[in-house]
Amino acid sequence: MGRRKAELNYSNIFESVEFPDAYKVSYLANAIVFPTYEDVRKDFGLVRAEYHLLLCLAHYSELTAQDVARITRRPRNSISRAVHRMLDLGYLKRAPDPSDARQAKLRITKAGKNMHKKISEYLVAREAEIFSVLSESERKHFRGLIRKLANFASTLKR
Amino acid sequence: MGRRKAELNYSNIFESVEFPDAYKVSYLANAIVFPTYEDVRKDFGLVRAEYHLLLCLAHYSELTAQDVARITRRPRNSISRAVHRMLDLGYLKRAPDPSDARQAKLRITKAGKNMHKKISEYLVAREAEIFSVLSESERKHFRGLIRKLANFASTLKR
DNA sequence: TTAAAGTTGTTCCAATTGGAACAATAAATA
DNA sequence: TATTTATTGTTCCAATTGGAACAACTTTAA
Repeated sequence: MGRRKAELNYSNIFESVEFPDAYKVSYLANAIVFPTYEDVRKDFGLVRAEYHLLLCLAHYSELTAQDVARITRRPRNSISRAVHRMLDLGYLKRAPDPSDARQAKLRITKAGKNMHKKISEYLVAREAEIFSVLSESERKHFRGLIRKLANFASTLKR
Repeated sequence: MGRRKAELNYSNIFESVEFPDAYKVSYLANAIVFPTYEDVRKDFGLVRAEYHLLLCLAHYSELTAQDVARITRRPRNSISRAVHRMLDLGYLKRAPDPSDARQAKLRITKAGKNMHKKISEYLVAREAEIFSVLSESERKHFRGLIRKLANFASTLKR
């Protein structure tokens, strides 16, 4: 019988780490959130800030770049870069704001909406997969709790 | 009376996004997890992979670089780089594994333990701050749910 | 009215990052 | 045994990233 090298199962430190809840949130981010951004980049050709633009402008009809930076908590220069690329790709339109020459109003185009729809479908499916491990009632509870946490996080200064 | 420009409150898309739970996990990661890594870098001079090494080796007395990559789901080359820097800083020791010449066993040093202690104290405080928005009972619930999710995530192929 | 302070979008730059490929070694298979 | 396949740690490289500084403009304060 083939002798196999003793294999210790170092799988995680979920239960021993000093800040188990925060660690698991971080772990989920590393295990799921980031790979998902990577999937979007590979499959749809958009980096995070570019996708965030679509997402925000699919839900608010008109925003400035700064608005998007605030909503998503991303740095302004990343959004700025993304705006140019999205304009080139035809996913966004931009019009100067007559009442404030510093800023410009962004809108999503038809092509942008289509792209957003495709990406959203992928992300909705991914969400369903991840949360399938929770029962209906657990998921409902989780929804309330994560909402509280996210709302609190959104009040933190940047 | 000073007339102020109408200010729309575009604060977030928590309730309108198509995948609200996943979005909020992602948002928490952006709002809290990543800034925290950034704080650790600024205050303690260690980047993410370097800190992950300390964290893992504070909880397992001996690991290979590959073990750490698996536990944290980080790419091997990032860990490899981090190992060298941590050896230079005197936070880790490394010894070849006699039974497998490909790999080396890593251990944390006394200095590494001290550094880990300092960083952990900071992160424990940060966790307390973030979760202070939940009641004791809510937090207990959240702990169970995030544990399920993290355990599930740890089974996903990489 | 003028000066100071703040805001927006942008460019530049340095640092971090992870994929790909590689050499050395070990394990599995024929 | 000999050959193929897998694993470990590493280097190289190209891309993404965000901080800092800046010009243009607006708002606030003097």
